[in-house]
Amino acid sequence: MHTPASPPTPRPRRLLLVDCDQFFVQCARIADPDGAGRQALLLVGGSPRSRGVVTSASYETRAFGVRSGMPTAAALRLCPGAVVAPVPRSLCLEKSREVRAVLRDFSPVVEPASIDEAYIDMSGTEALYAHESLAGTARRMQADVRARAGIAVSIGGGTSRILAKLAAGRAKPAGVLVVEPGAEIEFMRSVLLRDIPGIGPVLAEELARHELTTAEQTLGLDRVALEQWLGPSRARWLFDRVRGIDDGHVHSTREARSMSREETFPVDLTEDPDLQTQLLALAVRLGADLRREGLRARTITVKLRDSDFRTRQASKTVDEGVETDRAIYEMARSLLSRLRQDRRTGARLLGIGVTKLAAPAPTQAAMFDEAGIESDRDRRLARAADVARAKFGRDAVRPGRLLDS
DNA sequence: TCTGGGGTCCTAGGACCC
DNA sequence: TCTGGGGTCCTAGGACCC
Repeated sequence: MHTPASPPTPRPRRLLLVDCDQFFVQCARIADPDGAGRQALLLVGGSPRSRGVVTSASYETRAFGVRSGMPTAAALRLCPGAVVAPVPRSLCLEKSREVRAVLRDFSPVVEPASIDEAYIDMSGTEALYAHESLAGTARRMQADVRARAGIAVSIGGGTSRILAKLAAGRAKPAGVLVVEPGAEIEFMRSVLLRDIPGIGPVLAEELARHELTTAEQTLGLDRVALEQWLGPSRARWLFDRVRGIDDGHVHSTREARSMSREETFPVDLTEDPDLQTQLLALAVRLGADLRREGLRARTITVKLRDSDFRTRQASKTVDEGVETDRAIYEMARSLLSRLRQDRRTGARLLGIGVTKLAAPAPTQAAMFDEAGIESDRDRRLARAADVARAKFGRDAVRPGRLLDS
């Protein structure tokens, strides 16, 4: 113990990103084997009538230039033979859970990044897998997911999240690609800036104005030049990313920061009473989901998208979190009327969101009963209604009376 | 072409407090 | 009378991701 403490030599992390191939397309085919299951040219998402967009396009339709996020009407123009299937929501959630369950059998550190992808930290599992290569483990994982969940996935691996992510993209479809420790820079030389997570159309355009479109070009620049163009914080960020470096942490427990429900109307709404009716329906959905998670929210946000696609929002924070449809609706209604007073045009979308979420402290229940926006009695009524709906169906308890209050 | 729904994170100004 | 600096919170907007 007389030797000076040497800094711990960090072993390179071993991270995987498991990404389901054309996830919603796979789910739609499982949900309807005789219909969507037989269609090669398949689009999953909203219909053109409801101003829908493509949530996921089968590989066969992508050859026509179809991409997810594209208006369904536009996709059908590119690929007139395609069939449109709805998103089978509950099956997608079920499949997502099944995939994750398989992954947790390989490592306890699994972080869902979205419904169809998850990061897995395999650091420290070398001995457990008898020094099998990371790519070898990934291939067994892929086969297990296919066998147990019936879902085809691609898997990328590397010493950081960004490398795992980029490698997974390159492994598609149904492949495995691991960037070995030491090979990071070589791999990044082949990456377009546009493809780096966190670089979207706006930043890509700004970088292109400085003649930067590839990671390789960016690798040749020192920090100072980058800082002059981007400012210190974005420069440091990009300097690391083009080298395949990020903080590399995989968090298996992350709490939700926000929850929202929104709806785009088939036809723009212009009348305030119609908007209030829609607002109430959204408050009821959001309230039920909030209570199911055992959460209360301190901030309510109303989002309005006008006919010209301009999006506006208004929010309000209160001291005590709320959870009832009634409190959410009443706060939302006053926010909506503010937005409507500012600008009164047709509305194509209305939404309610909540943030500053927390589980209620068990002791402070009745303290603010009289003063608060939501009483204990309100909460008991809301929960009783939840129970009735669970037992007798969605329409067992109608929210109509809230409108008269 | 005519633009969904669910999220995360960041920035910037102003209020307010010390 | 004129003038501080720092910290935290709220609000609005926007970029980005799947």
